[in-house]
Amino acid sequence: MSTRKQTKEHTRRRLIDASLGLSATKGFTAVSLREVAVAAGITPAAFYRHFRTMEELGIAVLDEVALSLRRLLRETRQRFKGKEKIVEATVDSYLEYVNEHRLLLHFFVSEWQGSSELFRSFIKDELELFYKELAEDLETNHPGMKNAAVAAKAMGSVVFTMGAEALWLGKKEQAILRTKMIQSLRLILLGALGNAR
Amino acid sequence: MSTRKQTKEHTRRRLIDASLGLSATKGFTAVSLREVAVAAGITPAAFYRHFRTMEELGIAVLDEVALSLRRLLRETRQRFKGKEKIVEATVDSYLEYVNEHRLLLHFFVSEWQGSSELFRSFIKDELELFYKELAEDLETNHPGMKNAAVAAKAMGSVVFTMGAEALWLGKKEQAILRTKMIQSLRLILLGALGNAR
DNA sequence: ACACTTAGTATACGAACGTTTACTGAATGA
DNA sequence: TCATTCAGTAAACGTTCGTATACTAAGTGT
Repeated sequence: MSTRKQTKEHTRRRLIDASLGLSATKGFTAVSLREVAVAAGITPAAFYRHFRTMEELGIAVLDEVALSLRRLLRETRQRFKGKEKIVEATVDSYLEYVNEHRLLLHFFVSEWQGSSELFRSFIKDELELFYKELAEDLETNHPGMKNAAVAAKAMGSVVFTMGAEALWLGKKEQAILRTKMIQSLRLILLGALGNAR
Repeated sequence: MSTRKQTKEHTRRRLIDASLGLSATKGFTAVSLREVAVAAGITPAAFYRHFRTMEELGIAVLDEVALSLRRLLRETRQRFKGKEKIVEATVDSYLEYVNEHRLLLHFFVSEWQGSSELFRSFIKDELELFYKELAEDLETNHPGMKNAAVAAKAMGSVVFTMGAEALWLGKKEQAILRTKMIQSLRLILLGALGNAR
């Protein structure tokens, strides 16, 4: 029975969760090693059994974000498999994500242009993956589409910025935003289909 | 000769500039009152002659940003007055802004989803003003256009996210990004004009 | 069974933090 | 001219910070 590894992972989890919770109110950069340790229920010195620096902890958090974002992508693609309602599916998936993984998304967008170069490049890569897969879906759903990559990047930008907005809205306001997102994406889609239609 | 007010304003300026410079590397939240005071060439205690808190200083910085952004808007509108090259004008103005007011824009985007509720709402308001004026320009340049507001918001999102990207690129890479921005905006414009054309 | 590994504790350190207090000296204005 | 105003200084305070050291006690592998 390997209780040792299990408890270590438990503590690691608590550290990650604690830093997510703390950075939601004051921003990750302002979270101290000591407070995240105490919030996780361990001594400051014990922090070093898990991470060498706070930035290393931040990377662990971003790994969580990446994991959940990949899951989101996969679910979204399943959701509109053949249904050709790619726009609604993307928006709804993303809004669900906003509500179910609020802290993760908040961390993601708040560190998008934050202090750490490491964080920024990590997030940039993740965003580009998002754009790329979106472009592939556009191409398969609308074969012969020109500008799929451009359209995907534009759509991705809209989803990203409005998704961040949604973080701070109640359910009713989110519904309004949902409509705006769908309209925006449809506009882009229409433009990308262009005179090919 | 009111030397008193002048020197006070000089110090105030140095405080603002110092906080801009420091927050560029470590993020505003991580900048301490003491270091910004020392960087501005005054004693920590003298800081309180100008601002009650660091957040108040942050608001002063955001006022600077707002001012320069308004100027950007005005210049952009003049630039395409009647020329109907609204897309190129917007992109070029924005990219010039990126290079000439790098620190200001960095502060703007890094606090977009940052720690302070006050900062966030300030930035949100500024963005919405940007979207609104963009929508007005779209309507006057393309009379009878449906969805001008939606298109403006989509275009604004693209400019915002890609403009933030541009912060970290060299001149050559910026030129490539410029093309992508223009293509994206054209796509949206095309979609907004829709079958009205 | 027993030596070894290791997650976590207790404690202490010097440094940096925000803030307060009493002050100084030059600009101000009647 | 002379009392007043006030931007900035100097020093000190109690906290909190990151980090190092020596330790403990429980899980592990042979």
